[in-house]
Amino acid sequence: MEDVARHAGVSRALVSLVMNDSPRVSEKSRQKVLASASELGYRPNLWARNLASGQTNTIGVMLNDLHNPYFTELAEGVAATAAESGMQVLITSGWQQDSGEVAATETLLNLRTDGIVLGAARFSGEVFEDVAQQTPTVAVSNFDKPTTMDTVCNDEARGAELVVEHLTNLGHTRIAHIDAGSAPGAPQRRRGFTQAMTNAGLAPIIIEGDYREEAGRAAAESLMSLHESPSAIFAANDLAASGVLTHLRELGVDVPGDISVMGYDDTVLADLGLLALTTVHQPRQQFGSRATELLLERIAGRTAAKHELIAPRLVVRSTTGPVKE
Amino acid sequence: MEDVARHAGVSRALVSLVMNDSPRVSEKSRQKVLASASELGYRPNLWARNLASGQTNTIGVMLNDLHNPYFTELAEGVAATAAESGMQVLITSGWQQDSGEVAATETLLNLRTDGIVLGAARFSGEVFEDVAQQTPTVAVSNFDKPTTMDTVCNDEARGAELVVEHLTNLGHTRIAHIDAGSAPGAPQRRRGFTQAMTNAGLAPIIIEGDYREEAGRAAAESLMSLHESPSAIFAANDLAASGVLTHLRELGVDVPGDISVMGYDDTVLADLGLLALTTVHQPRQQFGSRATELLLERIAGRTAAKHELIAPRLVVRSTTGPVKE
DNA sequence: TGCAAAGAGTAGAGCGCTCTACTAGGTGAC
DNA sequence: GTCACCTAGTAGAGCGCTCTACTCTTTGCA
Repeated sequence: MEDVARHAGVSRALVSLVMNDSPRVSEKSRQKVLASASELGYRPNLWARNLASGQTNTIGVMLNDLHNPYFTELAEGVAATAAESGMQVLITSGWQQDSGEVAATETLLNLRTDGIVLGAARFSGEVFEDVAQQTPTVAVSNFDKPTTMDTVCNDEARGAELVVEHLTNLGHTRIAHIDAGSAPGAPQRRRGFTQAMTNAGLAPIIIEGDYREEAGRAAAESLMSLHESPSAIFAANDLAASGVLTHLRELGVDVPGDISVMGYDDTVLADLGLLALTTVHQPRQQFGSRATELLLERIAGRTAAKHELIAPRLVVRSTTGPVKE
Repeated sequence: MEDVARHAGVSRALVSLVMNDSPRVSEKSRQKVLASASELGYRPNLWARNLASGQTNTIGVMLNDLHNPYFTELAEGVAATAAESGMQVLITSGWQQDSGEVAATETLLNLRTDGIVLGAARFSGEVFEDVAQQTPTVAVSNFDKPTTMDTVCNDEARGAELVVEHLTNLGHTRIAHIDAGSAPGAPQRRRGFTQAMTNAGLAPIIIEGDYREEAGRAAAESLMSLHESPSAIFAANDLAASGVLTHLRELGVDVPGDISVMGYDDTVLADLGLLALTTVHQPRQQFGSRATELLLERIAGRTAAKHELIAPRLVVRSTTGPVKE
């Protein structure tokens, strides 16, 4: 910077002003400085700039798992909205481990980003409460306990309701749900399902499983060997639904002629020609952009916590149909 | 930091030493400082630390697209290897746009990370040469032109060779390849295929397409309406292969009884029960970890460029079989 | 013509840390 | 007892920038 100033024959302060697009510089000296800067290959050192200015213009995003499209689309939403406000986005990942999540969040904290969007798998511990104490924080996740940080999450109950509505409209009454235990989002999905079924005057059938394909396959196997097998299966997620479809296919059961199958999440799998899965779409990007909006409000000074539910949407493809007579 | 020093009754310098695990502090004062630090909720400011020390202990990773598992697994490999050397990883993404890639790289450069791993889609421009001039840089990508930065990339030619070997061993001679034009990796794949076919004394059949499912479907349609349709199809990637399978399924063609299908990449799709695609696995994590090793060497002072090819691996599932008599 | 206000630029302190050079107090060998 | 040497700790400059407060022109208007 010193060099640029000298080369352009101005003060360091003026270089700083130019670099920050201040309106207080004349066009002439702006050009002069810019010319010198590019000639010398100068680029402002962000560390120094942020240190001096006390703010970083950066939002940190901590994601549990980069493999999971849920998280990456979330990040995409954050990036899009952040860009509108001229903010940078820095991503760290916990690589699927709880300890990794904490370490990744720690890094963000040390970096003093203006705010943090938390895309964590679980929020069981109190770790993240601490984080929220130290910097503006928004979590995108399902919470069971109240928290002081802002939260954005999918309305799982509504999602399960959409499933039940769709299926009952097609005449189904014996509807089974493959449950993913205590995995993120699963308890809410199960509760929503049970509630919606009960409201419709139907008996919920629930079978244990998880979010993997193999679990879907196993669950389908148990379900089909039942005395009275269900006419529709609502899998824990798309991947589990894929397992269900695989098993039914092997059995020679026609989908959706004999039995209807629904997934959840609307991942890339669901849209595959061979699956063409009816599922529930989670507006993941919207989670990210809404979270960022909330974060920006926090950064601007809001202190009261906000909690928002985002409504999911039904996506009908080819695995659901009228109940077989 | 000031506060911690005062609270512990020592100098700021000592606090700094403690925070950096210097051996030059006595156990007693280490404890004292640590106690004060945690009592006051002190955490070192990374920006200041990096500014003062002139190094960041951080590797920047620029990824073209976070949705693509190729890139995220790459990042995972980087993170794992970086962690072994006690380095942090910061990720930025170009969100699938060329301009985004440049901006994201720019951010990393301004951040003065110790080195940069480039997971860019294309390296057509000279932009990245500039980057390599300014900081240690390793690119994970297929290059057509020589470059001064280190590179790690998949041995696409070998991959295509694996495909041809596998198929010819099964007796196939009429093998078609769906080509993805100038998309990343595609030209190398096509060349490798043509070469391997020629070496085997066979005539390569090539049909235009791209990396999307729809392209695979369309290509399969053309291929099947050919006077003499191929007995095996080598799709541009797994997604295109899925399109092929979908079309063949609709046609009632048996796979692999009537025709064999191969994908490329070994993404999560390939392992799905309904696809069970024979494909070529790219060791994406290994790309990342090898790239990081090269980067570490560069940071340590190596100046001569290294270019490495990583060998892919055949993964046989259920879409390939002996040629039909 | 005189004076306030606006415009363009500068000096220099300070952001929170690290790092070099230094000091003070032991320790041990001769 | 003296000197060299080690250990534990400190002072203070400096990293590359921003930002406040200030100066010096120029302009506008009564």
